[in-house]
Amino acid sequence: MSASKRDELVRKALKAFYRDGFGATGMDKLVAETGVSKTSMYKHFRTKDDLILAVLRLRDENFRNWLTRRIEELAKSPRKRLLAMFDALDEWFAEENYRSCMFIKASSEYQDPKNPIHAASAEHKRMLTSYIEKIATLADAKNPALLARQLMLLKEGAIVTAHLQGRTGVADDAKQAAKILLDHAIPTTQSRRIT
Amino acid sequence: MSASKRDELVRKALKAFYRDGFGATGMDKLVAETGVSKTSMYKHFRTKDDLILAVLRLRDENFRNWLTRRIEELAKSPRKRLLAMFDALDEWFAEENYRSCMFIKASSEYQDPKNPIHAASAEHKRMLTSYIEKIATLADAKNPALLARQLMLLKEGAIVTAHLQGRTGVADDAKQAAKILLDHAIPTTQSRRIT
DNA sequence: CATGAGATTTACCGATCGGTTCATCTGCGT
DNA sequence: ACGCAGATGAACCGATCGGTAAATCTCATG
Repeated sequence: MSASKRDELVRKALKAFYRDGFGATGMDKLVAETGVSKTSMYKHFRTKDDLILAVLRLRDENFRNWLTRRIEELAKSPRKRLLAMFDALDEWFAEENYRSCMFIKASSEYQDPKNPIHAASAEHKRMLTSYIEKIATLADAKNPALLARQLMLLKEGAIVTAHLQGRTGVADDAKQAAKILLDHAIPTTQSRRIT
Repeated sequence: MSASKRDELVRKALKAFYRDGFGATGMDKLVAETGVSKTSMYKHFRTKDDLILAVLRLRDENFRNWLTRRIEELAKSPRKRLLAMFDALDEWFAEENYRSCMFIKASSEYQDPKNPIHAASAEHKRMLTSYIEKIATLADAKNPALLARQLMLLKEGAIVTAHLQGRTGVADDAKQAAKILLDHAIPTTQSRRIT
């Protein structure tokens, strides 16, 4: 019970933090929103930062599970999967309450790289990059690590642009760019030849 | 005097906000850091948000001036200038106190698109994109608007990644990707032919 | 039913938040 | 020297911040 209660608190805190930001969401608001008392909250989490770290762990798990699942549903070949990432992003951006990436926002509010919250955010990005690199390797990219980093640049750029400009089609801009990068990074199999 | 005093306040506030973030920098800290009294501060700026907007206006001016100047110093042809943007970014990322993009951070803390702070940040990005599009047009890109948006995606991605991962070489990853995009978007003149 | 351990509630802590009130100080025209 | 306006300083406002102490409730076991 205690564990699942904790999980429920983390889930609700995730919602609130994602919606309103970390600094702007006080413990009192969290307590009011979860129904639990402040003392109970502080029995589960020693400090607010501890709660935030737990939230980021859940977000990391949720997001990476979702993205990998969606990528693998949308396409089968490694090459197509690299592109499918941007279709998945497009679905995410279209969500009613899309509010950018929780880890980018966390690193904006906790800027010191030594801060555990910042470090956890960096680790999330590292794990995602490593996943993309694995696919890039399967796709026979000449330099899978470089390709993965570049696709990630497009992804991060699309994430902040979709939030800042609100414009639709951001993911598609990124996807078209990714296609061009792929054609160059992968000794082409069936990909259309240039000019 | 009054105007330059105001400017000095904005300059010092910019430093503090960039270093510590908007929410984490209270008016008391600002007052202590600028030496001015709280009453004077609130005579120049009706609210904290007004001060932040003034800071963002200054930042927009400073940053766009710096970037365009640096781009035009580093390269002469439009095509090379599009690439030179990433060399300029590299210089920025290497600065000791580099802490990501002020506008991305502002939009992280003020998420509502209707919020003037968020809107001002979006406007900054729009103006930068328009500047890049102008160069892309001069470079005879087939679709200058699309190319500009894609280069901006690489730029935004590089900005957040440089802050989050701290890794060096981020700007170069982006530049290499940009080169490939350029080769595709511009009916090649002297650019190396593919394979 | 008594009791003791754990969880929960209530009330509170000092610090800081954005912002204001009002008394004092400064400098300038007369 | 005087009076006055505008700038300044300090003290203060209620609200909220993250976090805690102590009283109260819950409930399984003897």
